[in-house]
Amino acid sequence: MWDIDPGEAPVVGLRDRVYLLMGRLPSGKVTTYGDLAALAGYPNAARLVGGIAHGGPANLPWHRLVNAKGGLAVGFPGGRAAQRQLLEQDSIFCDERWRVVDFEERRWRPQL
DNA sequence: CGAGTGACCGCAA
DNA sequence: ATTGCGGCCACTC
Repeated sequence: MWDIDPGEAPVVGLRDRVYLLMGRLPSGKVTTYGDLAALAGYPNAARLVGGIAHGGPANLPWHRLVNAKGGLAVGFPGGRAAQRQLLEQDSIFCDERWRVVDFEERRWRPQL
């Protein structure tokens, strides 16, 4: 399916890859902007993922995207509270500091 | 075609 | 531990 060869020049936009990755993100798991960017082949394009998410299709679980510290996105529409609510629907909870509980364990590891 | 912007990241005080 | 600043690639005006 998604033959992404690291080292090979990007054939499609980072955007398409992020969409594919998000589509394979299982419920109950979370991932970071940096990881998605790195998986797409751009370790420093974490910021792009944010912009892509903002204009991306709503059918994808963008609320499962968190920053590298495991915290909720500040610029999320409706604020972190809204994202927290959505995460709870996926059996994902966060503490008072807006950090995902057991973040490292819930972190989605795309290896396949 | 050039410049600005963005749901971030990592490092330096 | 927290705060501040530059940089990254893609998209829009």
